[in-house]
Amino acid sequence: MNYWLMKSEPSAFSIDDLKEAGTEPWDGIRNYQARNLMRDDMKAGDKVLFYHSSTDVVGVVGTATVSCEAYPDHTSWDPESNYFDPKSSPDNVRWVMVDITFNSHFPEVVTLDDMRAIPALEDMRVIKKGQRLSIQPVTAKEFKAVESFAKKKATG
DNA sequence: GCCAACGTTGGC
DNA sequence: GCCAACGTTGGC
Repeated sequence: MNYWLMKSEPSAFSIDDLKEAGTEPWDGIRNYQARNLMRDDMKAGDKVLFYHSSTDVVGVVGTATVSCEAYPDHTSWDPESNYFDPKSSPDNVRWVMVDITFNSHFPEVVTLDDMRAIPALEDMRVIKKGQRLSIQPVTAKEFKAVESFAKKKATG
């Protein structure tokens, strides 16, 4: 099983939105590195740290599960979509997406500053400067460290 | 709103 | 295939 961190701007799609939806297609990824990770390495059952970016308190707000393998992102050939890419078509699929299923909403955000202070997370990409990739692989150890920190923070 | 990082585009 | 210009991301 693999582990991931996936970024979302809560003004566009938040952990609460995911909780309400239950399962949601992760559409609109238009970066080749992120696409390749989804296409080649993501499998149903993989675990996801759900990260809020570009907001007051940035950090991991909960967890989710990858609920199916990558499949074509149809928004890429929809001219009405914000994610339209004229170079993509049903016959020549350029972009893919996976489905994400809600798993947990942390009582308190594990903030970027929190993560910087956790020794087990010192190699995590997200705490490094200029790391903009919206889908990042994380290790099992890192995933568990974030989860257990969230639990510790909630209980005081 | 600033700006560093960095991916993409396009001229050559 | 190089590389400057440009656009986007995202923390601050």
